[in-house]
Amino acid sequence: MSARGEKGKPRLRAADRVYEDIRRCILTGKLCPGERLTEELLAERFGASRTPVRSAIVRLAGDGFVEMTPRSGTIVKRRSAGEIADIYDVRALLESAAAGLAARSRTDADLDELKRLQDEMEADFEAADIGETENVETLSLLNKAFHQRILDSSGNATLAESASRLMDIGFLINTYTSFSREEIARSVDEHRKLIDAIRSRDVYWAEAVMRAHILGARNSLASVVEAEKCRR
Amino acid sequence: MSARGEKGKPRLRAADRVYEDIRRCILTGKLCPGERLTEELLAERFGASRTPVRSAIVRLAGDGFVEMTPRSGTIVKRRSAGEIADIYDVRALLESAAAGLAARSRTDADLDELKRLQDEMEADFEAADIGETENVETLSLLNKAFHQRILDSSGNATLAESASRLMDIGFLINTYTSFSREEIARSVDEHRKLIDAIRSRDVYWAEAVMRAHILGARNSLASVVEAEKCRR
DNA sequence: TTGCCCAAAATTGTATCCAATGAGGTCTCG
DNA sequence: CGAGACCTCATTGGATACAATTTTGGGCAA
Repeated sequence: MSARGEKGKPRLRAADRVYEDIRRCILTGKLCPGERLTEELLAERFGASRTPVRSAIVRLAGDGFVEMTPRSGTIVKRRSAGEIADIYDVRALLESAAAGLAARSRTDADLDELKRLQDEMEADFEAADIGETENVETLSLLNKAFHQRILDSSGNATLAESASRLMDIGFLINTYTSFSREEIARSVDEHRKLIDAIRSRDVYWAEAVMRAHILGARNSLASVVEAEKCRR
Repeated sequence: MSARGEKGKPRLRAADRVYEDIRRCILTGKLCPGERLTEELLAERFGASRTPVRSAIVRLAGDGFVEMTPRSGTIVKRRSAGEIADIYDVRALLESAAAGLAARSRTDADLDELKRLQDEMEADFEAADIGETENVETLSLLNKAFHQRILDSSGNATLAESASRLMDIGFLINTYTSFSREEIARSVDEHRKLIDAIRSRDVYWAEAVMRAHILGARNSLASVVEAEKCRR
């Protein structure tokens, strides 16, 4: 048996590196929606040939991060405010179900991990200066890890993957910079309620809290997007 | 503006052809779960070089049809009975929501198209000899088109795409050969109920019927899978 | 016989080369 | 001065050559 995604240093493929790099650039806003991705440029930028870059682009297109039009080129996918709202609606549907399942079948380890992530988030939030991109990024990552852990605790891998995919698309990290400290505080508080519900195995409460959490985020984001419109 | 998936004969790419071909082979059972896909073999089989084949494989991996392990190879993804049940659970969640939305906001054109598909299905079902793979395939395709149309009528493209992805994975066409004439009749009947609900704009009825329809299919399929176990 | 090790063959991953096509600029004509 | 056609060029798509790694088969020893 060989290494399969473990940390056993299986010498990462260039295609994987490039995939991660481009993805990161999109998530952090270094590549903006509508911006064109030329294979040769990316190849040069990331120190690889066009072959792994192409592979990465195909994967990113499958993930919904970019849009390939057959013989024309690839751009970072634009998303309207409506589309983003739709994504959050589906997330609410999937993640509230997952929260309910997690409340039903969680283990102690699940709960401990959620608490750990929550503590870390709170610590970072207290210390953080919102507006510093660094902090925003770690906060965003912790938030994603928290949600992901609940998904994984649901015991339905398909549910987890479907929701995770949407989470990735919606989580443009730089978006977070536009959230007020107040909104983030509310989010952190809702996470605490979520942990309560899951600890006490209250299925319907967990579902309700998660739904409210995500739909609340949707509305905050909607106003942010509306305010920013499309810059650059 | 250029052609993008329209019928304008934009000279399909080899990568797309190969993608469709492999996908079809998996769906129809010509490629079995666990079977290894070697690039050179596929290239020879479909009359292309390894480049478009690789591209197709990467896409298929993103879709969840195959599993690539980094320097080892690619196999058609195996799915346990539990995983298939999970997929159907998520489908029930997403598609019942979609059916509700469709009931709320359907147009007359949506309804006509659903009726048309339903008529075609019924005609095919009456005439068909279940067991003939040809008929099973067209029936399966019509079924998929029916569900897809409801998803599209929901007005939430993300919801439609998420559910569609799962539908594709679950719809191994050859699976249908194992369904009894009785079970298919039930399915057709449920479709009619669904049309009724959507026509009368009864949101909750549409949701309930869709949920029952999909969970019923899940249970039928579960017993089939259990019976077959893994052959070959 | 069983287990291990090494070598060769098969297969994946990457780079580069060539062909084809769409995009953009320019020139001409109205 | 503007619009349209044509031409050039940048970029994508595909093929092939090469490198690296994994698998597999055989041989050897316990």
